[in-house]
Amino acid sequence: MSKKRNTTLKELSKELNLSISTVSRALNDHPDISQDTKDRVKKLAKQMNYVPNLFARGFRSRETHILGVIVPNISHLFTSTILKGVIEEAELRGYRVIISESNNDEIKQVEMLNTMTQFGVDGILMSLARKTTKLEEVLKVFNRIPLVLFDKVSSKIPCTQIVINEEEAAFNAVEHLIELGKERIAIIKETENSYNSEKRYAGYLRALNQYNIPVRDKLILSTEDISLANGRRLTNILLSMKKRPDAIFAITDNAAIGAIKALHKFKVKIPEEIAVVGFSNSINSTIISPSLTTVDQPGDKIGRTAVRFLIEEIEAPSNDVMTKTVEIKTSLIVRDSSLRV
Amino acid sequence: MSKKRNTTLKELSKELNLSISTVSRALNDHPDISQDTKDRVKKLAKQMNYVPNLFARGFRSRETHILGVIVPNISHLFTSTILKGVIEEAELRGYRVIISESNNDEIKQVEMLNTMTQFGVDGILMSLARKTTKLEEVLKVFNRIPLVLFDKVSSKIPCTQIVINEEEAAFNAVEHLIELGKERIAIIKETENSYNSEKRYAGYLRALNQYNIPVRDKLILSTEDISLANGRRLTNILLSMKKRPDAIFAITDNAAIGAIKALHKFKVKIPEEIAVVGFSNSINSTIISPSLTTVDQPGDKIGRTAVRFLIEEIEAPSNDVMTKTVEIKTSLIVRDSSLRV
DNA sequence: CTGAAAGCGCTTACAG
DNA sequence: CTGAAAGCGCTTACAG
Repeated sequence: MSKKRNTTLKELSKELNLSISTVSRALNDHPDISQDTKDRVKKLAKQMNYVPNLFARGFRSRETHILGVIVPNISHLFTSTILKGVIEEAELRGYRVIISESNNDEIKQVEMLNTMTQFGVDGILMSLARKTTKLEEVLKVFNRIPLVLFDKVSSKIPCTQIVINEEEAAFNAVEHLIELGKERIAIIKETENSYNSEKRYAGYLRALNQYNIPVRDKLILSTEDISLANGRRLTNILLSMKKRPDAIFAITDNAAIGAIKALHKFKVKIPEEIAVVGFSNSINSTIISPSLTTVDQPGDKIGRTAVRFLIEEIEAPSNDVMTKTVEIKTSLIVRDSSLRV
Repeated sequence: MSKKRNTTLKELSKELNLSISTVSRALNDHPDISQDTKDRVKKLAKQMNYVPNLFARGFRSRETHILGVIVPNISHLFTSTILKGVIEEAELRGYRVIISESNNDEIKQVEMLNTMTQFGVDGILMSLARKTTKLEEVLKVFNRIPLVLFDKVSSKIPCTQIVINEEEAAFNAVEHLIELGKERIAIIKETENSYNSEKRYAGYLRALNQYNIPVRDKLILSTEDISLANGRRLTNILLSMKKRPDAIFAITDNAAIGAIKALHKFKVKIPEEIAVVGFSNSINSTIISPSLTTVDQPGDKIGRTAVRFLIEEIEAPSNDVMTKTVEIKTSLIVRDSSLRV
């Protein structure tokens, strides 16, 4: 058995003794065409299993109706949840999605940007690779084609950016700990000042200040790679202090879970002695015991919003660049790791 | 600022006073073209930021170098790990990937298959939606374009299928429990006889038979939706029996974690009183306490293998259909939930 | 070594 | 109501 070639307009037209133009118009319900012709054409099209070659159509109109998406790592739950939203919203609006990973490698990221433009995508959705420093290349692409950043963004690129209310979310999380009566609140954040880490740290500081709680340098810990292992390691450091913290705010769930594991090991009571709050509402946060208080980030909504703005820009009659920054609201989910006791 | 149109061969040729053909050949390092011309052309191309329109190229050669991927749900870790492998392997071989979700909806799945073919993808990679019954539509697509199934497959479609060694993996898991001295081994499986559930159940039965352990119907529990909640629910049933099981083999990690939660609740000692084994090696399996013994499925490898076979089929000179079934080896990861005590 | 021309499958302004 | 023709950007067999 060999693969059949797709039926073309030409074949239909030959069969029907009509011109290609007429067949095309009939299929597209052009008002000029008689109902009778339309019926005949459509019937044969169905019979011959005709499917339009969207490629040819798109090629002609210089629109591919494909969106390019570049993310650091597709297999993070938060990322794949965003992608789910992206795919669904895009399909709803008649677009398809090409997905690619940068693996947090800046070189790869630029490569991907370039192949995507070459490919003729109508626009690009991107979450920046960690430590993206050379923005010229990104800007160059941005000059040719609509671009929307989400999650990992940079204020240095004058395009629409979709983020969560990082600062406020962190503020709320820390405020929650304060209301619990905690005052020696440690934070585990990133060394590298990523957009996200910076904002969350700012929220932490604002909460302490607002409640007149002194900021203690010793309780501010940073790590290159904000992982479970590092959360555990840094928590061990916190536990070795003469005066231990009474709460830990980790800027990711993974680090928070590492913290809980370390606390378990040293039989520290959670939340009585030390409360823990994470960030992401990953599945793990409900599996770990005690269950983890965390910030829920609506990935689906982020994805949908990003698509909406990108398509708006693509389809805008003017090619003016819009540079909105859209903040998606998050919510604090209180669980056992910070329950009032 | 408005978006610039991409530079075309025509523009380059005008600028250089050469024909479009010569410019095209120079850029593609055709041996007929003089080095001098090549240099001039390439220099200007770089200068004018020329990027070939892959769309036009692909359109002409009837190859898009795009692979379509359809999965039930992108945000399952196992799925996104497979996708990671798919994307990486595809890019390595000069292909791009369009991803789409069926949401386990058969109608949606057919829709996706059709738009993908319309789109002119060179081949399709698919993991079937649950309860896919009407295969005619899938077969129809399969007649036009190479198709490779992975993970959720069906022997009723005569195409290459990439699976894990489901039966053997389950056998090994149950054998491991038997070697621990367990003999009342319960299984939590799916009601719906999916390919995966069926094979794992077969492995369970084979292990019991091989070790002369009676198969007790009461210990064989099924559920429509093999979730954490249902794992918990079914475990409660097991615990209410006069003679409790001494081990539980759940065919997914989620169900196994549900089981552990239920056992915790009733203060059953794991693994002394009841050991638990899951399937998937999800992140959760290391977060839960006790950590879960489970089967590691190399998603990355499944993805890469699927791409390899699909591209092989696409690029094969003959259009013969190949119908290999490829089994990827898994490994049992023993953790605390079934440790010898 | 270089160019003119055809063609991939479609849409659409222009004619009739 | 229908058709002939141009064109989207590229590659390549054919000519010179």
